Amino acid sequence: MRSAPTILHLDMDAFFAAVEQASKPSLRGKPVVVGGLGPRGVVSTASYEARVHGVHSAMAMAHARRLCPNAAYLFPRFGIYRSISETVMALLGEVSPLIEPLSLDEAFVDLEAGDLADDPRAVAEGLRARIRAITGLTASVGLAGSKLLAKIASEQAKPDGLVVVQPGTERALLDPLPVRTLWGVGPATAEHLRKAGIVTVAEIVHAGEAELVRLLGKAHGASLHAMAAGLDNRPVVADRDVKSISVEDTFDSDLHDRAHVRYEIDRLADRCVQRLRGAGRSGRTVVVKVRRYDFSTLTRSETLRAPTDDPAVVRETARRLVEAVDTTGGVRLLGVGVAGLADFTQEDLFAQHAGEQEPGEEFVPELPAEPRPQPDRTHHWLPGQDVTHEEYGAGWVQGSGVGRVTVRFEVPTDTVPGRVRTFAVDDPALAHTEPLPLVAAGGQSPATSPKSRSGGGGESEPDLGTSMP
DNA sequence: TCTGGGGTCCTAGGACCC
DNA sequence: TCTGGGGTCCTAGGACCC
Repeated sequence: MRSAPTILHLDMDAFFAAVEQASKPSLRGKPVVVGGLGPRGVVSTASYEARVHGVHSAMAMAHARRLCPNAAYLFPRFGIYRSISETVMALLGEVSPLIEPLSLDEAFVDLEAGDLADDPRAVAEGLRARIRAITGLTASVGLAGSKLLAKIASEQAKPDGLVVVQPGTERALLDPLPVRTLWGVGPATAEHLRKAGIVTVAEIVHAGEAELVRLLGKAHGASLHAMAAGLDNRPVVADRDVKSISVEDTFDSDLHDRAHVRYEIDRLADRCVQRLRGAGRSGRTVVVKVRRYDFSTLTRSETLRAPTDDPAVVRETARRLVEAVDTTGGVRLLGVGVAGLADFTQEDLFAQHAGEQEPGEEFVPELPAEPRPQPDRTHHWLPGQDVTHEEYGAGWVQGSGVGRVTVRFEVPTDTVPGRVRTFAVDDPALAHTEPLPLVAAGGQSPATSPKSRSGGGGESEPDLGTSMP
């Protein structure tokens, strides 16, 4: 716990939804919900206008539609979120070299690692202004002497605010808060504590460490008591090492056929290996995840003698693991992951093996004879997608169905909503395109690069909109 | 028309080794 | 003939976070 509020936590306000509103003038001031659009989708982010109706993250999309039927329901455009995130993280990097991203829209910054720690409030206001000018989006910031308090402060600052926790005021801030506010207290722990008569942070402190350990176990109990007491010396850590890489899919309807399960496992294994190789890593433990029709979820893992990034090895291991799982009744979700990551890649160890695929060679999973996987026709035009029309220019898909697709023609820099037109889904004049920058270039950096070509080089300057049509 | 996808960390039991 | 004790690895599950 520091004596000065030099740990900064920044959180973009309703990030995905805010990006959509910035991209689509007709949605500004309107309820927007970003999330999975299939029958089993959940909400990723709801705009503040949608939250008024009770819509929130992690809620079933179907539930959200009932609560707020007039919202725009959009699929997530991770490419543009990632690219704006890189811009924001680069702005944080101008303030201090020590930044710890927690997700696309959130990060800690240790101001003491930079040379601007004298006036944290001014730094924070400067950052918020810079982010708004360059991305067109608002961020909330918390400043405190610890990670815990900085994060609580940014939460209290939302939306579009700044809260500084002055030294000496920590107890007054923490005491009345519900235990759920603390990092690491979810529904299960909160219920556990409630049964013991502990509802607020003050009551955790009062109960004492021994009681917390008795209730929650050694590690969890001790750390929770320390947090509640305001004792948090966790450092800001840049460049955390990735420990596992995994992919998973929830199916629109349960899988019943073993051949179909195998087919999906093969595809997942290949996607997983692609990501593994993209990161320049290999892994020793292959993990398969199965969620059954009744939502019961299990994992099976196998640790190999040496790390691999060979798709054939991961596929075969994953197949073997899933083979041993009882899937009668149906499979809702399948996942394939790799853990125990090492730094080398395929070429180093395995390329010499006979009968092996060349790295990068296309693998085509074997189709099960019956039933075939569903073709993805309904997903050709997804609500929110960027499109361009030969005559009308740039726009986005508002909806599609019964052979028609509805497009609103507007771009981020418009100040009034654009016009809507409807086309046949196979209209040759209509094509997918890349997102446009959120903020007018005007000789300055736009909100974001229209294409994230750099593929993860977070240190680069924002692209100057060179791919604008 | 309940319940995504990508992660992290912790616990606990058994195997195995010294 | 009454089976210690500790350390590490592996596996499975669960809680939690965004």
